[in-house]
Amino acid sequence: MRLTTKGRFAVTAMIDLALRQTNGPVTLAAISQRQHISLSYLEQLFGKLRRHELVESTRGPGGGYTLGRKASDITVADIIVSVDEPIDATQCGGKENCLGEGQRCMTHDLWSALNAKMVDFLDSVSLQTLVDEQHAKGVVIDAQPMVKRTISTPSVVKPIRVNAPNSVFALGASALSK
Amino acid sequence: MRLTTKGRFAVTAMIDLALRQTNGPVTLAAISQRQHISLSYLEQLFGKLRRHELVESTRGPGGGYTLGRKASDITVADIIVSVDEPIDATQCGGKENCLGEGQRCMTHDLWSALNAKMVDFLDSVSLQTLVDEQHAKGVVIDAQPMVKRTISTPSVVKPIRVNAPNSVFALGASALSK
DNA sequence: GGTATACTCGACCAAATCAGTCGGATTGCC
DNA sequence: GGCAATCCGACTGATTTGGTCGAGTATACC
Repeated sequence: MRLTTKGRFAVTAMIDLALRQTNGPVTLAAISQRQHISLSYLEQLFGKLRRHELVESTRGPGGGYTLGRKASDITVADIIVSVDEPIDATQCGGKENCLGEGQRCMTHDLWSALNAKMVDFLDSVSLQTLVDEQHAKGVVIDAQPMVKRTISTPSVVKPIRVNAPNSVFALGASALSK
Repeated sequence: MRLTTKGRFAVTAMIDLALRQTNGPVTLAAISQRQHISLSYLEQLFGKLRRHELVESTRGPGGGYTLGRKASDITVADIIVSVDEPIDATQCGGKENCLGEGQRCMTHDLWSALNAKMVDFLDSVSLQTLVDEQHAKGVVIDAQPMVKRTISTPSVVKPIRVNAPNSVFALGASALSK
C-alpha cells in the first residue's frame, strides 16, 4: 500500500486503458503517448499488472493490453498493490514484531487504524468509478478509426523508446510544496 | 504528511514524554533508554519538535523537555508534520502542477481525497488520546523517586551516545511483510 | 570558577529505495 | 523474413532514509 509514482502512473494508465479498450487491445505505445509516461516504464508496470491478472496481453501486431476483468471489479488498491510490492504503509510489522523488550509498541494500534482507513478508501474506489468520472468531466474519446487488422496506415509517429528524460507529467508528480 | 520511522519514533517519544513530564522536565537520555531510540536521533527529532513549539526545553542539569502545550492540543498530524518536512503524501502538486499538456491529470481528485482522509484521521487523534490509551492498557508509570535538584545519586548508567546499531524497536519498524 | 549535565547545531555517511533506461528475447501476423 | 508488439531482467543515477558524530552553548550546582 505504498504511494509512489509507480502507483500513480499505474492508475493513470489503467484508466486510459479502460477508456480505450472498446477498440480491442490497446498498445503501451499509445498509452505512453497519451499519458506521457515512458514506454519502458509502462512495460515494467504492465508486467506486474499482468502477473496480478489485472490485465491480459496479446502479442504481435494488432496486440496490446485489455483489462483482466470488469473495470468495476478492479479497485485502486488492487492496482497499487500490484505495482508496488505490497508493503504495509505504516509497517509496524505483523503484530508480533513491534515488541520493545516485552512491551507492545505504543503506537501499533494507531498505525494499523490509519492503514485500515487508507485501504478502506482505496478499496472503495473502483476503476469504473474513475472512468465514469472522466466521462462526466466531458473527456471525449476521439473515436479513432478502427484499424484493428488493416495495418496500412504508415505509422505516422514512432513512439518507440521515447528518450524524453522527463515528461511534463512526470515533473508535475515530483514538484511539490508545503 | 509522510509516514516514516521519523514520524513513528517522534510519536512514540512524545507519548513517553507526556506520560512522564509530571516529574518535571524529561531528558532525552531517559526517553532513549525507555523507548530504545538512539540519543542522537532523538536530538535531531526534538530539535524539530521544539522549532514547531510542540515541546519546550530546559538546559543544564535537571533540564530536559516538556510539552509545549496541553497533550489534548497536540495532534498526531502535528507531530508527523514537524519531523518530516511537510510534503504532501500523494504529491500531485499544488493543483496547478498536475497538468499534462493542457488536460488536468486524471487522478488528481483521487489522491487529494485520499490525502484528506489521512489528514482527517491523524488530526482527530490527540496525544492525550494516546496517553489515555496507554493508561487504560495498564501501563504503570513506575513512580520514580523525584530527584529534581538533589543530584547526589552517582549516575548509575551513562546512556550518553548509545552506540547500539539498531534497537529491537527499530528493527520491528522495518521488518514487515505481505 | 570549575565541572558536569543537558540541549543545540550542522556536517557527514551508508544503505535502501525510487524512477527510469537499456538490450535483447519472444511471439505472432503478414 | 520482417515488423509489431509484448516480455524480461540487469543496470544505473539520484534521492531519501535512518542515523552518527563532533563541536558547541547554556545552566546549575559545588
